[in-house]
Amino acid sequence: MDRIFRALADATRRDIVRRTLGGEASVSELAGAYDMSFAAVQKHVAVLEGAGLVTKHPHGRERMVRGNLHTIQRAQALLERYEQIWRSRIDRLDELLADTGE
Amino acid sequence: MDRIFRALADATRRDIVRRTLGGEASVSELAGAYDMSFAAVQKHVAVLEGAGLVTKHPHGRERMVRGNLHTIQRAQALLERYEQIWRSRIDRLDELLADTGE
DNA sequence: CTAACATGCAACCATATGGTTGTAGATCAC
DNA sequence: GTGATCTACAACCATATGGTTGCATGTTAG
Repeated sequence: MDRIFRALADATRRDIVRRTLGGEASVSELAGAYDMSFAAVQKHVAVLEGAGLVTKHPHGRERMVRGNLHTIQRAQALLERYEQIWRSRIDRLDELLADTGE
Repeated sequence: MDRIFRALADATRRDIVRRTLGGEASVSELAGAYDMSFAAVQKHVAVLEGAGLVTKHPHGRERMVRGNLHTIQRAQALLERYEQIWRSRIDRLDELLADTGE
């Protein structure tokens, strides 16, 4: 989970995720989209791959990068648990107020 | 957004968020819960505060830490947009298949 | 008032991160 | 086959991060 959030904590990487969720792209296509070296973009893709946010699929001499929805959903599930914790606290407070009121 | 995800990319900080969403806690209460120095926990709280994931509220000599649901929801909204992008890609693919089928 | 406690902050250290350049292996185009 | 292209990977550098200790300040308790 550390790696997922860490990978998402960079605007370039989030943009790569966005692009590759919308449709797969080769590493060099991605590299062309940002104002940094090919190797830098490649490293970003590697970080995303390590976090499971994208997968790479060889196609000839290119590696097509695909966003992986499942990992996004894992992060979402965690945040939803947090929201649930918050709501249950409110419920407890409501209960407490109800008890006081009786 | 960088800071939000970066702050969440650490197990100790996620645990602090979880605890303080369930009910506020002082910095020293939090520090007692982890096997590291007070200053280290204090830094984690500062990172979370900088990301807007928690707020601090003076109460006597203590500072009570509260999880901030709103920031969690901002992160959720981003992930949901990603999910939406993915779904719209699938829709486009479906459309394409439908066209081919006709 | 004084001692103990809660916090903040600075200095320091080791390691991780994000970028660079350069080199080398595959694969495609001609 | 040869050159161009796509990718991978290593070495290197500056800065950020996560931890430590030590010290200063504010607040409560007795």
